[in-house]
Amino acid sequence: MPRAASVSQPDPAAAAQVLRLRRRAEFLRAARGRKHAAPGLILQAYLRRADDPGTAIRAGFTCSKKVGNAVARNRAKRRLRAVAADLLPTLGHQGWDYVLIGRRDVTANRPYRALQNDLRAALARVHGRPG
RNA sequence: GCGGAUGGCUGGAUGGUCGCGGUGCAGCGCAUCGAGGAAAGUCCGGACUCCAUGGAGCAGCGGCGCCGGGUAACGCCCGGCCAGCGCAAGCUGAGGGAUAGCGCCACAGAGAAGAGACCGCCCCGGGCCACCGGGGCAAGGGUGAAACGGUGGGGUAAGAGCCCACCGCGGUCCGGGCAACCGGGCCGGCAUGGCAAGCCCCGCCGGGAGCAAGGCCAAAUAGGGAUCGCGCGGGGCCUUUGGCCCCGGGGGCUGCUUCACCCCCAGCAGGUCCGGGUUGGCUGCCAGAGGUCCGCGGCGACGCGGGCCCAAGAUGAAUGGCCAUCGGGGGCGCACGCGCCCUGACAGAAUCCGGCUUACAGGCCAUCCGCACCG
RNA sequence: GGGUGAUUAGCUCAGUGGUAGAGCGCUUCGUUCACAUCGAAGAUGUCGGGAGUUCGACUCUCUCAUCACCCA
Repeated sequence: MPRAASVSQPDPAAAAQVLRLRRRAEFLRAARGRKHAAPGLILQAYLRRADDPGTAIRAGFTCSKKVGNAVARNRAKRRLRAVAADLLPTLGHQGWDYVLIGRRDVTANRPYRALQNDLRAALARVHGRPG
């Protein structure tokens, strides 16, 4: 499966910029939205309303201390950032906030392709479309 | 060759591609830099900042503790001493004072600190001789973690530093050493149990809080309430409101006292608390007790001089994702000068240094010791 | 990042060098037709882990771990 397939498909305008969630309140709001737990990660998604206009896709990454020590938590968050940077510009919906949560041992060790598929499936599940 | 001891280093490499953070260039973009030996625990020591500043003394509290040296400093390091362990190389030690004082030493045991006689030993007297009474003794047994010097000999009724030799202990003198301490002589005749990570004594050190310290800017709100402390005289100058200066007094000066200096004294300022708002940006924030090489001094820690190098500054927090090759380790097959698969230690900067402690797969280097073999 | 405190029975806590305790809970028996109450008896511990000091450590010292709280 050549990686070029995912890059050529959308037009550049649709590939919106992905901003970063920075505030605790934004994380808490996303936690009240739609959720799906995939083997390699947990996805939370929330559609911003008129209170916060804008069409940007935003994403945040987090790991609890259950994931492990600082090395394990940072490694999980880096892999989540990598997979989100790969897929969210094309598969994410404008105006939505996403929070990706790392899972103990799995997020750091799962093959990258499987992790990509986990995010694809989770996005499809959250947006109500069949995988 | 086998086994062991000590000290030090390293702890994947290269390339491609897509990305992230900082810096520079006016800009597309390009260039360049981007985790550790422990970045960790926060156990010590500092730098720095605030408590207004700098000293002196006292008290309390805390820490340290063989001796000498190193250092900005230390509870760290180096060298030495003593004690214990080891055949040895070496390792370990909070290692001042127990005749300054107080306290504690459970149980057991006769007795646990100027003590004491349970089993006993010896002498005298008596006797219905399985014993009783009086006296002497502390060597032996027993208890205990520890029993009031140890071993041997003399001595004695039995014994005892009662006497003697050696050892220990204490005092003193001499020699060596900067010192801790070591060696030797003489005297004492035992008067000296352990615990100071119990109180304490002696010596030395230490004010408190910490970069979420602290400073600046912007935005926003009702610029609010409570409380603490001070609650002044005289004189002079300037053009009045008012301001400034001098003398005296009072207050602040973060345990107390005190000295110097500074500030304040009727204003709207200061300290604390409550309520409300903001949960933004800049700075502190990276060239330093820095690293490395050479020379000199020193046993060494380290110091001095010279040359060269510049090495992350993030803030929901960058340093990554994927792929290939090489190399290390493990497993399997084996056509064993081959192939396949798996794995990658402990762990991620948050103001910065010097230490300590703890975690750590594998690899490398140097020095030394013991045993065996060869010459 | 920095600073404090705690860890003892299933739970909440005492215990400041000398055989580890209280209350609640638990088990069994009694009382009752039965349950609760009440009464009687009983079980329960690597004192968070590891070193050191001491004859002897829950206690004193060091070290590691875990948990909780505070800050602009």
